Amino acid sequence: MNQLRLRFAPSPTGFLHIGNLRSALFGYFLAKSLKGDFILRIEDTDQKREVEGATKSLLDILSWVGVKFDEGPHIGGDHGPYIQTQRIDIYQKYIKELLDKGDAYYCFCSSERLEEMRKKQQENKKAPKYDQHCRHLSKEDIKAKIKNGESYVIRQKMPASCCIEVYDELRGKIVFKSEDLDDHVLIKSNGIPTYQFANIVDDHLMKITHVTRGDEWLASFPKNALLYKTFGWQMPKYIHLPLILNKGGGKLSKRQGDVFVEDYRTKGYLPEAIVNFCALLGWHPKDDQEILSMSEIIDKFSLEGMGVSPAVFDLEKLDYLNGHYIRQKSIEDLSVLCRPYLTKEGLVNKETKDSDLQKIIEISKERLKKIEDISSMTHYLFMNEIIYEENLLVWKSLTLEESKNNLREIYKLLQEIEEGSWTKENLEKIVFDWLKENDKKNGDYLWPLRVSLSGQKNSPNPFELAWALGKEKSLKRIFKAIN
RNA sequence: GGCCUCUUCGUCUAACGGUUAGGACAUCAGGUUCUCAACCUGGUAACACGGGUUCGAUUCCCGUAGAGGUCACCA
Repeated sequence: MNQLRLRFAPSPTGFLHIGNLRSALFGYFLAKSLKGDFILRIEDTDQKREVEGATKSLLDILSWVGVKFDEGPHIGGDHGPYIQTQRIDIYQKYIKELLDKGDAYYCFCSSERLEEMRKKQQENKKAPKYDQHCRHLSKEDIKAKIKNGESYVIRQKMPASCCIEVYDELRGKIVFKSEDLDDHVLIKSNGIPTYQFANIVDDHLMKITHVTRGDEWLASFPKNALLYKTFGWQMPKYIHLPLILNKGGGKLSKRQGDVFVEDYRTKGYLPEAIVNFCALLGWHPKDDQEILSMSEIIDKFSLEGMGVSPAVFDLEKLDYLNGHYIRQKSIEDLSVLCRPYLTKEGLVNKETKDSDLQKIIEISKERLKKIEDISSMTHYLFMNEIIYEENLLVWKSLTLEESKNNLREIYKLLQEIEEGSWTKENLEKIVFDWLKENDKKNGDYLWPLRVSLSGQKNSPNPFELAWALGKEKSLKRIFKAIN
């Protein structure tokens, strides 16, 4: 067993959020760079928000990006169970200890009373905070109320007046005043612990040595620290990761674009790109190398390379990285990736030959930012007939008639080429040689040819198009353009 | 509003008292045997502000401003 242990502890409330992925990734980077173990724990203490199948999809997407766990609900381990609702009796034991020590207390306040209290506090421009109404109930009162069947929660007792020092690995020492802290709920009225309690108990029991979590937890850090102190447990190191922001500057939200990793997967972003991109959001390698694989990141990863300020999610950089990784892929791999998208658009079917598909992908791959783009980028290559404005055939100073004439000449030239010699390289050589011999300008012939084949203002070059279309289809298209 | 955190090109960031403030994306220009893309070369572009400390501050300290987070029987 490894000495160093880190964990990712999501709650199964839906698809994995980009921000959560970043937390998972950084935990994983740090764990593996330290040669430690990475543990998955499911924090499902909020049953109201739980979404069926969420854990499964979480596991699926995490494995898709390449995060591998050493322990977790799906593979077991020596510190299970790894699902919090299966650990309720454990929390019961520890809350009892807290109650006995006097560091936690029963609270019988109704939600109506709490609501009213907060309302008044806000009217008086005070921070909403529990008024400790139940803090000093006598033992007899408590017994009687419980016997009476009154529902209750258990709250953490904050010290009267002191400074609480916590230490974040990235920010250093942070000091809070205990009077600013709320007696928050540890055990809910249904007997299930809150995050604030279960998380600490589990991290301790699972022997977690480094906690990586989002910046949004910084505010509850002192309460967590207090819990460790009252239990007499040694605290793990805490690393609060800076938040990821929208282009506008706010917290990443659904309103301003895609926030689920799943969204990016369906659009055809590659895991390599997503991992590389997320890594650069708040971390920087010493040597300025920014194109990095998972293993290179783990190799180079260290806490010193991490920043503390929030980072804006920049889709353009993701696109760049994704394009880069697409270009790295083999044609075979790419065609497997592209086929479902083209099938969905009805451009290919089961009968479409891989060899045909691969030609088309080969001539388009360098233009792809995401796999999804393949359809809109290549639809004209699959269709039987292409429709375009006749004048598009005209190159610069040429007239329409001249352009068509040029096409006629090219048509004759191409007609001569044998099926077996119909390759990109051959076509290019034959046409260029002919242009040179006859002292013709490239653009006068190549532009009309390209448009006749594609019907597009922008496309791959005419030789690539002709090759991908095949001789028969190419000649048909040129012929149609002439007439 | 209270508390906490953060602040270098448009964006992600490097720098750890002395640099022509570096890199990447984006952008612009040129090259690349027609277009687009890709690729190559080059350019524009930043230390939030005000005080200190210091021979010297982007770097250390204190304010101000701005941004973000948090104040639930959600995580």
